[in-house]
Amino acid sequence: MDALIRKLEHFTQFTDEERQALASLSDLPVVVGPRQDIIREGDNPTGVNLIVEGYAIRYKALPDGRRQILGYFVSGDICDLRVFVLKRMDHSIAALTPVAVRVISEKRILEMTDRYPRIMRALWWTTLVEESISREWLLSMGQRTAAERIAHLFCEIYYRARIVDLVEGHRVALPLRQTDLAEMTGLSVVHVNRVLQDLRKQGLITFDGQVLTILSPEKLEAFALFDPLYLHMDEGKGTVTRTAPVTARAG
Amino acid sequence: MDALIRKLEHFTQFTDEERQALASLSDLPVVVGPRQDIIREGDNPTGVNLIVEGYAIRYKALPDGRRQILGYFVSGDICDLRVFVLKRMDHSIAALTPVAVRVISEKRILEMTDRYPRIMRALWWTTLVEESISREWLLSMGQRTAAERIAHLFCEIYYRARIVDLVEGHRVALPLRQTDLAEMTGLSVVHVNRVLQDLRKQGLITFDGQVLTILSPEKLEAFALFDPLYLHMDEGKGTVTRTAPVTARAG
DNA sequence: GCCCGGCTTTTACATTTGTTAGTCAATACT
DNA sequence: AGTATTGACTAACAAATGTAAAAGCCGGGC
Repeated sequence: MDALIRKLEHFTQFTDEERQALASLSDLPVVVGPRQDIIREGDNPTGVNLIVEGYAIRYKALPDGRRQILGYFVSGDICDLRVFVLKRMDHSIAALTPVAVRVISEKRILEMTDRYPRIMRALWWTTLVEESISREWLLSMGQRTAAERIAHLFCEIYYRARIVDLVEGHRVALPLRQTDLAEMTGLSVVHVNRVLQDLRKQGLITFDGQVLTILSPEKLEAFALFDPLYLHMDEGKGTVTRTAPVTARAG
Repeated sequence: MDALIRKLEHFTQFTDEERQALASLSDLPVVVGPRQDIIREGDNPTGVNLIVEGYAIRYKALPDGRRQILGYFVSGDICDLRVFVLKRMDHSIAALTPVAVRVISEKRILEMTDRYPRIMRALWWTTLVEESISREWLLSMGQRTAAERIAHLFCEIYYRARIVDLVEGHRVALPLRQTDLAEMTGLSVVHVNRVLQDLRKQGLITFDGQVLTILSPEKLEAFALFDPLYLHMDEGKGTVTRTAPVTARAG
């Protein structure tokens, strides 16, 4: 719960009562094994899932098996607030690493948001940020080269993990395989491997399948054309700061 | 206004009063010249834009000029309901063709949605559909080949235009240049040109920069691996039907 | 300590897609 | 009519990325 509150407080300031209300949502977390579906396309889930620990993903597949990861969740992220309006899921959600989730019923959410409009606004904010992220991914897929794309993803992970205190020094726990990165970026595993070696050779990162180390945030961000604006982190109060200034390259 | 109501009624059934309320939103439409920005990244717009006529786009650019179109709007689409929560636009909106828009103030929207919860729900639905579309685009960019991607886009245009009665026979007015298609699909113009020729040669479509003709919806959809589920059109009442059955290809 | 299986890495090669630059037809401008 | 402009199309070539298959690595069970 902590992570959720910490995240929301990047957007707004809660009263103790509100914080209490959020904290009281805690049901027992359920543990989901790695690579297991949490919600599947076509389902009609009755509640939302709050990620307490681990990495979960949103993905979509083509009938012939090609699969694309559309986004990921870290602790403090809520999976599907939208469920209340649309009937059928048009995509799936799965655990990437072992994941602990809390299921929160629709009723519970509605009660809380009715009572605390500020919480409703904050939750709404998180879904809008998520949309913004998915727009940035679209930009990445369409315009960034493979290397820029992966570098950009790493920058994003770094920032998002920082919000919920998952970064130590410049290191983030990131227990992913290269095929996962491939599915996130729309590349082949082989090419992901090439790019990773390249990024390592350039002294930008270190990644061993467990821990991602950003050797030079400034350089990595410049390389990836990364601008954290799309994460909308400084909208409520200005906490997280930019690692390096953006230098526009051309008109 | 007609188009908006027609679209929303794919999701819900309105009372006359509600229809009235929606219709009464009509301010004078403003005409925006082709390729002109309507809202620019960084702006903080005070209202939402309802597209009355023409095609508008949502786009995002990299500092070095590379540009990606993230989605498009046809008549009846509302641009930015989300504006009420996020402060700064993280992307821009522009007219692609000449466009007629109605600006609706935040106040007006709030009054209406307060009074008519069903309208609020319906508007919410449209933004969720938009999100769903952008997820499908992500899938396209990551997994579909250039030809599938363009074919899929054409299918989507065909369906979305049908909802608001913009299709005659199998023909849709689509006054786009090949560079526009390139920016929508993340391809170079040259390659778009190659792919178009290929699709024509296969007898799937006809496109002359003004009118898109789908020669065989079934074949085109099969080729594009198109499944209209993501458009969530049949959720309220089952009006729009599938052109052809989906045949899964593999496990 | 050894074998197995899941990942990563490498290699060689195929394919797709991008680049640059030029032609052509239609249209708009003067 | 003559000229500029714009967008479609071609061509030749370059670069990015994918494919298939094999080799190496490493930790876990036995």
